[in-house]
Order: sequence, then C-alpha cells, then structure tokens
Amino acid sequence: MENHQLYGLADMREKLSERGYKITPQRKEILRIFEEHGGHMSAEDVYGLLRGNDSEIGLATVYRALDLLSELGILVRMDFGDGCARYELNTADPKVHHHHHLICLKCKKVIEFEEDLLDELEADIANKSGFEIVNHEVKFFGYCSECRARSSDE
Amino acid sequence: MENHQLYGLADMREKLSERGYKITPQRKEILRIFEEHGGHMSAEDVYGLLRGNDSEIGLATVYRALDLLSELGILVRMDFGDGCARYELNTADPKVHHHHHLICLKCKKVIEFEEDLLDELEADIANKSGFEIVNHEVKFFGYCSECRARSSDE
DNA sequence: ATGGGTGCAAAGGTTTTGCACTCCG
DNA sequence: CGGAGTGCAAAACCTTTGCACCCAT
Repeated sequence: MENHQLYGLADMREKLSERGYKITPQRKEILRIFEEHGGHMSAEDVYGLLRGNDSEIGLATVYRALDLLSELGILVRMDFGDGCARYELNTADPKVHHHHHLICLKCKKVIEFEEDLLDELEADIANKSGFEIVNHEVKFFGYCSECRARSSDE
Repeated sequence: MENHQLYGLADMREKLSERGYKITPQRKEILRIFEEHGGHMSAEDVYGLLRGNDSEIGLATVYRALDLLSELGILVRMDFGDGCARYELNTADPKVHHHHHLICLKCKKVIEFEEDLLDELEADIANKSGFEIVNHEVKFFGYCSECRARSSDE
C-alpha cells in the first residue's frame, strides 16, 4: 500500500501542464471532491457537492472539467444507462483497477465486484493495435437474484 | 454454424408472451430492421430506416421497443459516449458474443476487435451472486495510434 | 498581455411522458 | 372486450455552446 494508489493533485498538475492546459482553482476543487468522496459521481452530483462547500463553480465548468480530466486519464467515465455519465478517480493500482459491474436489465441496479483478469489482454491489444490503454470498463447485463425470484413467483 | 446464431422472431414471440407482453406489428418490424441491417444502431437510426420502408411507426414507439427488447435480452444496449444509446442483436454464438471495443479518449473513434475470454468468469459470477448474465460489454479506453502520433509531433 | 478558462443563460439533442385512440389476446 | 401498446406533441433531462469577462502563465 504505497502512496501512488489513486491519481491526485500532483498527477493532474503534471498531465495538465504537459499538454498546455492550465491549473485552475476550479479544476483543483473538482479533483478534491473526487478525492474526498468517491463512488460513481455524475456532473450534477459533483456540482451539488461543490455548492455544499459554497463554491461558485458553474455547472458548465464541471462538465468541461470532467471531460478534460477523463481525457487525461485522471478520471474514468462510465455509463450505467441511467441517463447521465458518471465518473470516478482512475487508479494505477490493479487491485482497484479491476472492479467490474453487474447491471440488472430489470431494475437497473448496479452491483460492483472485483476480479483480476484483463492485464495480459491489455498488453496484447497494445501490441497488436498500437492503442495505448488508460482504463477499461467491463459490464455484465442480466437479471439480479431479486428480479429473478420476483419473476418466477408470478 | 447452425440456425440459432442470432435471436430472431421466434425468440421474440416466446420471450414476449412468456412475460405477458404483446406481439405487435411494430415490434416485429423493428426486430426485422435489426435482422436486415446490423451494427450499432441508435433509436434515430432505426426510426430512419423504418421511414425508408414507409412504416408509420412513431419515434416514441421505437424507444419503447428498444428498451423492452433489450430488457428481454434480444437486443443489447451499448453506450459509446456519443450522446445516444446504441443497440444490436444479441447473439447466442460465443464467436460473435466476444467482440469488444477500443474507444479513443481523444478522437472518440470506436475500434472493434474480437477476443475470447469471459466465459468462465461469467459462470463464476452466476454462481457467486445469483446473477443471470445475458450479455456483457467490454470497453478499453485510451489513445489510438493516430492520436498518439499526432500528440508526439506537436 | 493574452489566450485559455469561466459563468451564465440559451440552445441542442436525446429520451420520456400524458393522453386519446387502437388493436392484440 | 379490456388493457396493453401506439402516435403525437409537449415536457423533461442532460450536455454543449456563445459570449463577455477573468486570470494562470
């Protein structure tokens, strides 16, 4: 357990200036929100938390920052099909990197679970296609145990 | 190569009536669109093709059908982050089942590739969680070779 | 100083919903 | 027949954009 588990302020500084983007108080603030809270946050969620901390950051800025930070690989964007994009801190730690999602087609519930699996596949892809992989997302769609129970006793 | 490669009309009939839904001409027509064309189609794409075939099906009906058919596992819903949900016929054939996507964070290009991998993992999940898996989606995010070349010679 | 970044409000695009009417079972 | 399904148009939502102003570099 070392200190480089999640991308943090230092990484953002580096990646932003590396590409000629500026380090603004808004971007720092938004990153901090992700460090303090966690989970899968939508733009609106982040905006809400910012307003709680009486920040004056506009919603459009939140959208622009989430977009940029996920393009830089600091955040990861995910879609659970609930109508809005959700983001979470990217991580360099394989233990955390490899958590996947089960999504119930009936009740839309999202269940997380961990499983190690995709490292060699990623390396293989990078070789074959010249694609540089920053993150992956694995989703399984089906029916959760509750919905299955409910539909069998109808 | 047998006949049960993709879900078809018979499967839809069965799954619909099994759950008390009706088999309507609209639903049949929409399924047919997927059988004749393929690929990743948005609601609007399907609607466009229907109008081409001078169908009188409304866009809302298309949305409702896509939702229902993917809930039944006949279609698969996917999100490439381009602002609209896309659907494709689900398949029982593992060769087709296992195609994944590389998504470039810079230019948003989607590259498909095939790789066999997740069967045992699916079985494992079903055991541990009671989750019945109908389909999965694997996406890798990163930078495609063109974007990498472009950013290195700036 | 200067070009990128921000805030606001308006626009844009996708998806959902209310309601009267239709038609499958 | 009766209730699920449909079509239409309006509404709801999430996200993007235009523009004037601000501020990291």
